[in-house]
Order: sequence, then structure tokens, then C-alpha cells
Amino acid sequence: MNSTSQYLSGHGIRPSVQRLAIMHYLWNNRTHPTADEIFEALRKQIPTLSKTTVYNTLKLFVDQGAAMYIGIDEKNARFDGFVEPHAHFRCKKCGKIIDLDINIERFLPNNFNGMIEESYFYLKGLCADCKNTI
Amino acid sequence: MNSTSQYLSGHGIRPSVQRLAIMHYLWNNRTHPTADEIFEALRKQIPTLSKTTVYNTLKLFVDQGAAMYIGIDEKNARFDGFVEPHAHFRCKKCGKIIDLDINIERFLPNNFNGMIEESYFYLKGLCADCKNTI
DNA sequence: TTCACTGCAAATCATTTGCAAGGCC
DNA sequence: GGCCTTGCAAATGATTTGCAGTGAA
Repeated sequence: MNSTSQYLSGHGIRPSVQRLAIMHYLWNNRTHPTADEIFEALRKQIPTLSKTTVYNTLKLFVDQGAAMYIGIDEKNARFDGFVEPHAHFRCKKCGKIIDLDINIERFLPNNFNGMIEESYFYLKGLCADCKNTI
Repeated sequence: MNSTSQYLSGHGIRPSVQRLAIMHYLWNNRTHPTADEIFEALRKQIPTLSKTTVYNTLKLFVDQGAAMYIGIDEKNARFDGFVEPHAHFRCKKCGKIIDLDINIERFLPNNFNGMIEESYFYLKGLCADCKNTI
């Protein structure tokens, strides 16, 4: 029983080999990967892995609050294994997605009368690396 | 030369019949419609309208800053003809999208060193109507 | 005449669904 | 045994692309 197992169990998710691998991948790759990137990376370790399972698992993680869905990229869904409230920045040149330590919910006085259950804050521009390159 | 024409011209967009109709629709229907909803509504007035033109036009509007892309709905892109900074709330039950008069950029001191060009603030929960219904 | 705009048809591609086999409790 | 999980194959559906016809400057 390692910490990943405990984390999943704590979110009501049975820890299978595939689920552990995906959660582990999200924790070790804070790049906000797409389902396909996760699939391509993990099929090396788990050759029988299917993309359906990756999609199923990510949906399960999000539903159970074990991972966060990120809709900043218009093309693909992206995922973050870090679920504390924070914002995301996407570079318009290199496409990199960066975590920003901003808890936006603090800016919503009285949570709009308790109406709000989820909040997403997306920012776009040029990252420091791309800004200094011509 | 009406105000819609002037608005489009002011954004570097030549006012064609189709473009005027789409801009007009966005202004008169603050429901944050999808491309398909716009297409279905306007084909009644413009029977030859094609969905490609709707997509082309919406992309042009967004690129030229005449309309705003809204990525709050994971299934479809949505659009808003009102481009002043504001946030969006989506009801998790009825799917309705509501404008919120919150200018999030004010919460970013010094605009993160000028890195940020665009910001999107999405909120989800139950709207007042759905909250009072069982 | 040229070039932007439109629209049809086909292609793309991320995601979902149906379903059968395997595995865990 | 029964339910949960997995994975293959096929379907779905929003959006994009190729391309030819039309029209405006």
C-alpha cells in the first residue's frame, strides 16, 4: 500500500495497475498532459494499455476530485494531478502550460451566495522564454 | 451604414450580409450560442448560409477582437458578442451560461510583468432557478 | 482582373459507445 | 456468481480543409 494507492482509495477509486500508473504519471509530469500523451508514455510500461482506459480513468479521476480537468487548450482536454485551487497560464507561442499560484475563489466575496462549486482561471500570453526570443 | 457595419469595419472586418447577420445575432442573443445554434437560427433568413461560413466568420470575429471565444463548455465552442472583460458562469443542471460582471484582470497586480494578453474566468454551479427546483 | 468571400463535400481527429473477455471480491 | 475493469473496434460529432464558383472593388 503506497501513497498513490492511498490517495486513490481516499477518493473512492480502486487502485488498479492502470489507474496507479496514470495517477503516478500525472504527479511526476506536471506538464498538464493530454489523454494521448499519457497513453503514449504509459504504453511503454503497460503494452496492453488502451486509450479507452486512459479516457475512462481520467474521467473517473476528475469526477472523484482526484485530478483536475483543464480546458485552456481549445484542441484537447488536459489534466492536472494537483487539485488545490490554482490558475493556469498557456504560452501562445510554445504552447507550454504553467501553474500559477493564484486562488481565484478568494476574490469572490461570499462565493456569490453559494452558487459557485467550481472555478477555472485561464491566462494566455507569452512565457518568459518565448518573450526573450525573437 | 448602420452601427453593426461600423462596428465590423472598426475591427477591420468587411461587412458582408453573412457577417452582419452573425454579429447582429450575437448582439441580440446574449445566450452564448454555439456555431451550430447560430447556423440553425440564421439559415431561416439566409437559406444559402453554410456552416463553413459561420465557422469562418466566428474565427475572424475572435481574431479581430469583435467577439469573444468561450471555452466553458467542454463539448462545443461558444461565442459572445460582448467583448468587455467579464466572467462566465455555467449552470451544471440546465447548461445556461450567464455573464458575470467581474473584471478578473483587476486582480492581477502589475499584470504579471506584462505577460498576460488574455484572461478567461469560468465558474460552474447551480443557477438560482435550478437551485430552487428539486 | 484580381482577390476576398462563400459554400459544398470530404477529411480530420479527439472523444465516446457497444460489447465481449478477464479479473477481483 | 456477480460486478467492476479493461480494451478492441466502430461510431460520433464538432471543426477544418480542399476547392470551385461568385461577387465586389
